[in-house]
Amino acid sequence: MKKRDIKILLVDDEPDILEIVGYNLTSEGFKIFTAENGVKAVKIAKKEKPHLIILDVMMPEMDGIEACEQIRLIPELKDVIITFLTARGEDYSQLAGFDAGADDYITKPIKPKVLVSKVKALLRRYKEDEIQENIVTIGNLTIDREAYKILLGDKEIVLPRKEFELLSLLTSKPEKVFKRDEILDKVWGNEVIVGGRTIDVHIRKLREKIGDNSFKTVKGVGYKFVS
Amino acid sequence: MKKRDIKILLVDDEPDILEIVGYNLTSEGFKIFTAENGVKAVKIAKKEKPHLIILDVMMPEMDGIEACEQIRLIPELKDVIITFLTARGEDYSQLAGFDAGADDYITKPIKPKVLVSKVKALLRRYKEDEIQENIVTIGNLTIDREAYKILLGDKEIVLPRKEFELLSLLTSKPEKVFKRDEILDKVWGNEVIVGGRTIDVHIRKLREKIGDNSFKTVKGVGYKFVS
DNA sequence: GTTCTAGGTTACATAAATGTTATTTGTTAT
DNA sequence: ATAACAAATAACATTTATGTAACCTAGAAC
Repeated sequence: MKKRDIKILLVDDEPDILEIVGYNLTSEGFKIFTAENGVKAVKIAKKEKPHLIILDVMMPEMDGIEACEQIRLIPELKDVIITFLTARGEDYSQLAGFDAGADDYITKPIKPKVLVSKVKALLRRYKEDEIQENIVTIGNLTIDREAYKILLGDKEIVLPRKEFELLSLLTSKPEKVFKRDEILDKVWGNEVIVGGRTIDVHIRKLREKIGDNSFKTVKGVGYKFVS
Repeated sequence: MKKRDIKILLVDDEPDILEIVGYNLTSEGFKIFTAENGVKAVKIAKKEKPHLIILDVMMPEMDGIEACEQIRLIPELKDVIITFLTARGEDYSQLAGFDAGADDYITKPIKPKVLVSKVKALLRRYKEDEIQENIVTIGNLTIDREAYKILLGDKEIVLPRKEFELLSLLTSKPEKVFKRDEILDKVWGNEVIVGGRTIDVHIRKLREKIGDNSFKTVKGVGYKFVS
């Protein structure tokens, strides 16, 4: 999953916090939603189904703990990661929070860098829970996404990152034609604008290394991998 | 470890609880065993060696606390995670329970979502602990995590803490590429922000001491250990 | 056939990532 | 307080990946 597809719901009654945290996470490429209180948070969570919710404990209307409990009751959101924002030393809330189904805590005052790396760590854990096929074999080609290694027959091939990702994408669904747009989106990410010949050049390099006939051009559309 | 390989033993004298909790955990993909009393629980635990045991405190025949004590006496089960089911507010049992060797509590009435996420959290801890195989050997390299000692061939090498932890992480899954983020998170902890060259420098020192070709750089991704 | 278009190819410039060393700062034991 | 070691950083070197320009080719459309 691409970063920009990851939705984070940020809930705090202080606009300052929303802004600064929101800014930091947005510039990391995450999609951010905000709410000023628990009631709105539950509403937005239900609608947007975020992957991660950052909840301030102390809020008017409905506090973070109650919001957390309500969110956990929504079936589609039972797997969402919820982390609280809490003032350092509020021990009471930690206990109550874990009962309510929180996964982690972030203590105020917030240091943006710490926050960002914590968010990343939480999302990594989430990713690990997804069952991912880490090793794929097609014909005599084996792709080990975890070791970033390619085996062609019994020969190991080392590919630079973009080439690896491109190959990885194409082989994720052999025979499927990937449109140029789709390739750009998944390998480069939409925000990155690259020239019109970039994909071709990378395909070329893969053809050199893996074999010419594994990559078929579908003119006017895109490329596909065939075994 | 795959989810469906994780065994959970559920012990309660109320069939309703067994059913509802069992249903929720099964649909999460866990393998569930049930018992209606402490005696049977000990028997099944001995036989199946579950990873997690959820024990009702109040039961006929043998109560949860006694069952817990007995289970802790079985050598193969000394590391199993045990969590009690207890009515909210039964303070007495909490104390007695921790004495008996419980890891956590779940309070009745049970909210399925809370239970499931708590179970996941407990198993996550378990998973993390499981990585701690205390003595690992890869090729001619032996790592004793408990003694913080390394043997390269028959020569003992003493490594400073960070270097040791980094080596320890990389060797915990040879061939796997550890991303920089992941390394920072696991070796430094995500609260600590260190400069961009820190990892490299430590890798460098390891290369000096352990051997250059054991540590492979995967540009744009991270590092991996190969034997 | 000519033109047009999408894609192929190559060599090269540049940006990004990593490597390296010296130096500073922090920690611990004596 | 000092020595001895550990850890982090800064500054710079080196390596590699990546994107681009410029040109080429094949085939479709006219």
